[in-house]
Formats: sequence, structure tokens, C-alpha cells
Amino acid sequence: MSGKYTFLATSCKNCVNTECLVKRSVLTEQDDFFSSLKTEISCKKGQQFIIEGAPVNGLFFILKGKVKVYRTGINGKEQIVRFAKEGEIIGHRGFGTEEYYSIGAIALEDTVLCYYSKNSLQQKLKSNATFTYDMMLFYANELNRSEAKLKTISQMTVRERVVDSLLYIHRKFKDYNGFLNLQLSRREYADYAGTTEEQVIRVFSALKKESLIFTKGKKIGITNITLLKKEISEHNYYLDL
DNA sequence: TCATTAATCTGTA
DNA sequence: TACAGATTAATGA
Repeated sequence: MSGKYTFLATSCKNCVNTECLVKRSVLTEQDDFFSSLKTEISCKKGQQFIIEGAPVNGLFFILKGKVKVYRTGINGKEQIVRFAKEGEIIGHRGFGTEEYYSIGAIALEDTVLCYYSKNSLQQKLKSNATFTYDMMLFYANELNRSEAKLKTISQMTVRERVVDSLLYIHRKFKDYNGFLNLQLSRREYADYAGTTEEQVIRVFSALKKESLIFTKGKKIGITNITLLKKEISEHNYYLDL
């Protein structure tokens, strides 16, 4: 971890983030002590808060903001593993037996994170079955999604992968004023879809010509989501995760 | 505001 | 698919 952090202090009790696993499962037991164990970390847009290869000491929960999780590939190319929003967990793959992070994470906008040490989490997981169960469901989902993504990358054409990425961003982050509620560069789309920047640009302009999407600078809007979904589902690769 | 840097797009091999 | 160059947007002093 690097850079300057701003530390705030919000109790989980007063937290507005109802999607958070800690908020949902732990606070029901009237135990505000656990929420005092967290560290609140605020990071600016573009700031990296997990570095590949750094030792794992705990787990991050996103209180507010959006994040990308990536892994550096063979030729130094960045492969984006997933995007995450409020309430999601970051760094969980290293939580069990791994000693070092196999992924890096960067804030895509100003983000506030709640950080729990390995120790305090392990204790809570052992004593609170609801929390453990919720965590298990989360891990199962992640595994499912990551296997689906492997299929996507290995079996779809470039165009299908780009369309798939757009649909993924759409169902995860929804629209805001008609545009996707997450601004990504063409390079980031490429890194997620497993292709190059130029390919993404070309697919985007093709989709624009076909009136399936529209763009305004970095902002992208989906005109016809039904047709976009159809492109993927025709090949039976579309998974609503 | 202007200059510098980054991002986007197009042409071509 | 990859590279180079042109154009446009974003950033910072």
C-alpha cells in the first residue's frame, strides 16, 4: 500500500451501506465492538490500494465508490478481473491460505474502504454463522463468475466480448442520465474483454453505426439492450451474473 | 488561461 | 492484429 490515506470514523451502526456483509450479518447481534475494529480508508480516483505481491493482512469492504481489480499478465498487460461497487469485498482471494495478493486494486473514483484485519475477521467468522454463510455465498458466486468469464474469453469473438463487457457494466452499475454509471477508458474495456484498445474503439464505432449504443466522450449509453443481449444469447454464452 | 500529457480514433501494413 | 500518426480531451501550473 502506498500514498496518503485519510482516516475517518463511521460506525457500522450509522452506515448507509445496506449491501455490506458486515452491516447485514454482524450488526444484528448488537455488537458494535466489531465495527470499532475496522479502519476506514479514503482513497482518491486512480489510487492503488492493493499491490500485487504485497502481503495479505486483511480484507477490504467498499463503503462508497468503485474499484477495478486486475492481474498483470505475461507480457505486462493488465487483465481486469472484475469491477466492484459499494458493499463488495476486495482482496478475498488472498484471505485464506495465500500470503500475498495475486491481484492489484485501483479506485476508479474517490472511494472509501473499510479495512478489517485478518485476525478480527477470523474470530468473527468462527462465532457468527450467518456472517460465515454470507461470505461462503459470496465466494461461491465469485467462483461461478470467474469460470463464466474464462469461457467468455476463450470462446467468444472480439465483438462478442466487447458487447459482453458493456452488458456486464450495465447490469452491475446501471444507467445514470442515460449513460452507463461507470466511466471507463477504451483501454479498460479492452483489459476486461481481453482485447486491445483499437479493437474496442472499432467495435464501439460499429455499434454506434448500428444504433445499438451512443457515446459522448468517455460516456457510453446503451440504445438497444435487447438487441445487444441477443448478440450474446444467440451463442448461448450470456450468463446473467 | 495556456501548455503539456493522455486518450481516442483512423489509416495502413 | 499491430503500429504510427493525427486529432481531441483532460489535467495541472
